[in-house]
Amino acid sequence: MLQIMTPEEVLKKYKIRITPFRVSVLKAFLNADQAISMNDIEDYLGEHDRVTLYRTIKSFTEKGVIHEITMPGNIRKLALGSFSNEVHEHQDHQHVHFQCVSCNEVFCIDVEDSPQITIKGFEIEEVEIQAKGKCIACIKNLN
Amino acid sequence: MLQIMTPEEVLKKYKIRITPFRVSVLKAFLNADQAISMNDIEDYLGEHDRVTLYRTIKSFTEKGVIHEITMPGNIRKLALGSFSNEVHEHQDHQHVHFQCVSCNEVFCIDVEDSPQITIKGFEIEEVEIQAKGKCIACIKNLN
DNA sequence: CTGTGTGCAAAGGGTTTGCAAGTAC
DNA sequence: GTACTTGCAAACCCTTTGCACACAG
Repeated sequence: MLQIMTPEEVLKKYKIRITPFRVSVLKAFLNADQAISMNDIEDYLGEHDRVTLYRTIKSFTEKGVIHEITMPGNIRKLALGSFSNEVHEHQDHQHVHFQCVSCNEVFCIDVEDSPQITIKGFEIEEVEIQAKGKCIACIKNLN
Repeated sequence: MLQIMTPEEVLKKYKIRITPFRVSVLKAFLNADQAISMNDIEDYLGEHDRVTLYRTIKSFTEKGVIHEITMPGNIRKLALGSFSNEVHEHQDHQHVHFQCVSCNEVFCIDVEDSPQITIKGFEIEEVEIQAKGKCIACIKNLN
């Protein structure tokens, strides 16, 4: 749903001032169909001021435009959508971060009707699943 | 099982040379019953050389004495045990990293007989679960 | 004795802060 | 016009590298 919106519409939706810099950063996210890294954004932007980028990412994260993904191995990625909005109290949906071991891309996948996870003695409020394996594209290419 | 071993025994088990520095670092882990941060270790050590600590952590991680945990919000923790050894191919066990929203401690929990997770089109090889909620101690204290 | 570990100095890289000028609304 | 945003310089902090000395086995 976010994918078919323009950068300006997204910024308006989240009540963030529309500036050329923010539009460019948002385009980097809208152009990608998977999570992207800080480096990906910097490559996409070309010549730019890093400080402004850090502040932009911070405000996007705070406003819920994007969310941060940390995968094992200190891998930090960013993706459209607010993590906390997508995770529901009763775990009826689950937010999965899937990293392809072949192309290394990270995908955000919402899994419905997924099994509940319980741990004795602990009250679980939020669950995030990190999975590794092969993505659709790589499975096809390897065959 | 690691918890009742001495630092020296652990180092011997993993074929790592026993030095006073490594013994101290290992004590920091053996004293804690949850994952600890780099800062926790530094506080525990008192006056020390950071470079040596970084190298010690690196070698502990490579040898499987400890494993690294990255939680959302750029939180990096370390805990005893090798992650890859504990995750099994068929997801019969699952390694859960649980962060308490009250005390912020991170616990490593092995959940047995946990439900399998499947995603259409993706081949899942490894699963790690990050959960947030309240830990046993904090549930008791809040009542 | 030999290979490994340690500690110091210095470099490297990512991220944050302060501030003046520019811009959205 | 006002408050927010940007861009530059500089500071900060974590982490790595290089090297000489010390030490475990």
